[in-house]
Amino acid sequence: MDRTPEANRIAATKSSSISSSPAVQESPFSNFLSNLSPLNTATTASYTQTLLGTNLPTPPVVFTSPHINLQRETSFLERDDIVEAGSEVYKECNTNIVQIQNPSFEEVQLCSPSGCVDEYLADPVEVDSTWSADLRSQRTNEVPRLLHSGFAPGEESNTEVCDIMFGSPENEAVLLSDQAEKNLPLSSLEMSQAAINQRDGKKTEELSRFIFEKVKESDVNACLVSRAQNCGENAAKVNLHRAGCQYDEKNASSQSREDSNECKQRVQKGFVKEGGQNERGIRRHLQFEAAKAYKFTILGNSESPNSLTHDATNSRSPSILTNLKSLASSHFDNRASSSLQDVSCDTLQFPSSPYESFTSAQIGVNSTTSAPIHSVIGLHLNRISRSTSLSSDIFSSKKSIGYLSMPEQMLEHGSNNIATNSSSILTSAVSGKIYVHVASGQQESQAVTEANSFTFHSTDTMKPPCHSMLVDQETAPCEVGMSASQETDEVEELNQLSPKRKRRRDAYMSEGCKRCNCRRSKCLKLYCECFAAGVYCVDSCACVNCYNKPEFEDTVLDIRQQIEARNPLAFTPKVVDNAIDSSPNFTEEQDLTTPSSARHKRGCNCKKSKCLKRYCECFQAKVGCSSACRCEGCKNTFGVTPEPVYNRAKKWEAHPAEKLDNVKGAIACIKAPAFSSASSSNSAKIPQAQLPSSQLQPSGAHYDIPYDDTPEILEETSNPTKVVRASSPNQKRVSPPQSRSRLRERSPTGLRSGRKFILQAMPSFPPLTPHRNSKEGTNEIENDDK
DNA sequence: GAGTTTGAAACT
DNA sequence: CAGTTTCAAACTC
Repeated sequence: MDRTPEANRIAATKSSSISSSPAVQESPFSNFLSNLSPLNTATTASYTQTLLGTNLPTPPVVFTSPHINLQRETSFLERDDIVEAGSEVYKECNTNIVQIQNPSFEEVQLCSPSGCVDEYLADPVEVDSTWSADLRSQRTNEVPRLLHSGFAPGEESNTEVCDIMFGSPENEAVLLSDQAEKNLPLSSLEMSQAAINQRDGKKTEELSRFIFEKVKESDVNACLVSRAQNCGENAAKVNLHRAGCQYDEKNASSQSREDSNECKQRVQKGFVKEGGQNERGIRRHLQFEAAKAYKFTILGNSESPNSLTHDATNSRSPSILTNLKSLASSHFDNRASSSLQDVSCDTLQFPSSPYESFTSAQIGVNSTTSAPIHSVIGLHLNRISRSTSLSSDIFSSKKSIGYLSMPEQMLEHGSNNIATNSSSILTSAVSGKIYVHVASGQQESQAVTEANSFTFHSTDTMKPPCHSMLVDQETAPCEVGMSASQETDEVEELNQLSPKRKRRRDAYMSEGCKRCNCRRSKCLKLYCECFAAGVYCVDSCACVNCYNKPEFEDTVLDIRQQIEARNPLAFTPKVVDNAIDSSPNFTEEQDLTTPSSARHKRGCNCKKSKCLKRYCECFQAKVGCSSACRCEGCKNTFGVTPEPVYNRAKKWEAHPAEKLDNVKGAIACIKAPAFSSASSSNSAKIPQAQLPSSQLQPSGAHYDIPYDDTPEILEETSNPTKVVRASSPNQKRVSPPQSRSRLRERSPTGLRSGRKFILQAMPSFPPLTPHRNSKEGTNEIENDDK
């Protein structure tokens, strides 16, 4: 791998921590490893069989280690066993159940644009316990051999990663043996029992252990995949099999061999930048975010990602791995740090809508309040939310949609109205998981935005993650939800473009995703549109010395972390939908797709363009300038700055006095549930949207409140007096607060506000704000921090 | 396509 | 944290 001095420098910085496998060993994850219970081989075999086909003569060799074997199993366990077993539990402790969903979807990513995995996922079969039993026996015996069978010699990088995480192959063999001796099977049946126990509040250990184990196993799987990527055909086959791609080769199925080969190629090529353009975008995003999720989560805090980070040289370890780790860590944290009892069953109702799902997410957050809250709150929340959302779907329908992990399926279902169609809801959640896998940055943001867009623009058709690139909205390269009218406008605009611009636009359209032309930023700064959007650069980018590539995953994540440390909102979408708020009169039936309902999160600062050119981010996003803008001579045709705009988005562009009222109301509302939640989880249900926007003191001032800091609002609510502060309409932008972590830590209950809050906080993007009006309140908070 | 303008991001 | 510099997109020629 070519590496520039810059990359080497970065890698060197990390290497020290990377080499410290102790860091891993000391982590909750490693602790978990030390207490592994025997694998659920029966289940594994069953699901594997499902994956490979019921007529497979022999158990798949992919089960090279107890940790490695369950890629498929995990998926099914998530969807079926766990869901079933935990369906009851879910109502009480959805957090634990939820997040194990991730591995399976990561897997989907792995192999999948072509849907080879989808195929598999789409048709689960019953477990063959007999075969499974044989497999268990066989596997135990063959592990030492199998451990090596799938890997070509010399595969250093990822092997190292795997070794760090799980020990050398030899060690794995030993571990397997040890586990076999323990003979403490935790079958799905047992898991079910564990779930029941959990439900009954008797025991959480079994379930937690099981879940964590599954996650861990998935990690190993991911690791193997990574190895395969580096080790050539032989290893690739094994891993393809693991990834579900071998499915076609060994068993006559509905999928063609061509597809299988294609899938294989994708696996060998790292799953990235393969497949369709839209898929590419999705994949880029996924990789990116998954890794991030891991880094921010597995370590338990945002400050220590490097402690577990492997050298950039080994960065090819799939983000999947990291993501899975993240999940594992998350679960572990949940288990270790949260008391499921903390979550009121009353609030953990089975989600019947995205909002419900988000509520669950919120609860999940609550349950982990004792755990460190990542500085990148958006990521954290999003990740959890998405997981929760997905799980919610699964719980709500373990049936078909649980397997709608493919973008194609998203498209297929995207046209459904999410507000009323449970299937759509599920799709949305799934999409969020799939496309996102990642949370607070825009990668996550994008992904989440994807889901959210679908959710909030339910009447619109679910589009591929990058479809909205056509919209050419800087803030949402992959945002969806563009209404038909918007599309029409785009077409018209395109027709009016100069040939050059048309070419560029055409390039966008043909490519489906953003491209950049960075020359000096290495695509590791927000200057880079791709980087800022949370996606990797693609081949079609014209950038120079680009590091925003999967092979520099660690570097990218590192930089992202640094940037987010400076500005937690750096990777959040710049444009938010004001319609997605909880204003008193807001209803889901309202039109959520119109540009006028959106606004630029932080506002523009145009001086010469008069907000009439694409220099202006508001204009570019086709949103009106708001009080958050500090533009001069604004002539934004989508809205005008200082004066309050009483348009259809007037909920946001309210009268200054009203704004202040809204801020206070939001604060009061948030505060109430936040504090009351400690004693009554039901209070969390209080939708902020319903907060009266009337309780406030008027003042002729505008309130420039960054919108997506919902968590902060909660955290700051303890001191309402600080929150509200008048400011001039065009006051200078306020940088994100520097004390977020501190604040966050301060108010563990803050995240327990109502469902609505969750809904908006979860996405690290737009919807982070409790409600449209609360944005202002948030901003005030930030100002106050300053 | 080269050069200029612009404003966000980054830096000091 | 205000001022400056850097950067890349947008724009003009």
